[in-house]
Amino acid sequence: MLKNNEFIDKLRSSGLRPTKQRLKICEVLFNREETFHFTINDLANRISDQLNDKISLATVYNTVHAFKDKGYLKEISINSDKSYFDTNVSNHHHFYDENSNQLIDCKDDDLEKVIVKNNITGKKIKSIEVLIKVASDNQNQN
Amino acid sequence: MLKNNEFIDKLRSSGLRPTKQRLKICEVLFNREETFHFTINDLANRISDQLNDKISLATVYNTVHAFKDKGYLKEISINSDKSYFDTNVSNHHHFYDENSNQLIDCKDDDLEKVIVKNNITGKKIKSIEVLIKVASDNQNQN
DNA sequence: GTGTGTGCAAAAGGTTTGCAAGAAA
DNA sequence: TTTCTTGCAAACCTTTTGCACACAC
Repeated sequence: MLKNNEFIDKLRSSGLRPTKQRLKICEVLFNREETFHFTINDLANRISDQLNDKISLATVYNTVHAFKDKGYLKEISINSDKSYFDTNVSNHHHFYDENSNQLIDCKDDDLEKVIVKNNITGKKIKSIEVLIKVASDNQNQN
Repeated sequence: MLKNNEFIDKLRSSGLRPTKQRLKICEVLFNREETFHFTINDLANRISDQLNDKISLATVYNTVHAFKDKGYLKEISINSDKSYFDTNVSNHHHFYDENSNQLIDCKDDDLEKVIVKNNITGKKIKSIEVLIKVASDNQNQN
């Protein structure tokens, strides 16, 4: 559990002013044990629910993008409906439960290391993302 | 190169009426040697450019989704900006060139088979999608 | 003729932007 | 006081929807 001061330092050291709104968002995002997967909307709702306070959607967008740019959040592509973000910025992959629309982090030993044998000439690999879509046994394939 | 009659049969056999619009879209999508990756917008533009004819956006959306449901197209998640579709419906993965925003099919031997060692209990794996993001050597990491 | 498909425009979502007012440095 | 940040509303873009007209069967 990080304290307010640590967030302030973290923000300052990345050149972001520690405003009331950013600290609230830090609290919701980073004051937790496990990885948190969320959409901007989830986050905005959580803020108004949990903290009885509202932060303008635009500010939430700004902040989430700022945090992503600084490497505190990772964006995950699942479908084009909306953007998902992940507080776990380490290199890892995901399960996506199509029934509950939930994202679940793969643990290291859930997946054998992905090996690219031939890359595109003249290009460098920036990231490798694996998404394993799962659904209940009794669902029909889509 | 498929002929119009083949498209008509294909459509009919999937319960889709072979309308003028759907045949045009078939022509643009399936009358080619290599895989075609596109967004709905790309497709609509191509139709109005190449065929000097316009098909309502709503119809393009309807048709692409119908084709996807019938298994003639595959949808690919890259980012949440827009939906990408792929005329290659076989099981395969992708490179995504961040400089040119281009999708490139992985060939079978580009990537070692992805092996899931532990799946979520009670769930069945529906698909495994790998996206390898690449960029020019001299780009800064993002 | 009946049922589908098309086209248009309007609406709906998520996201971005412009700008004036407010807070941090 | 200067610069960055916020909040609101409007704008934007992709996608969906409603409905009258047209086409396939």
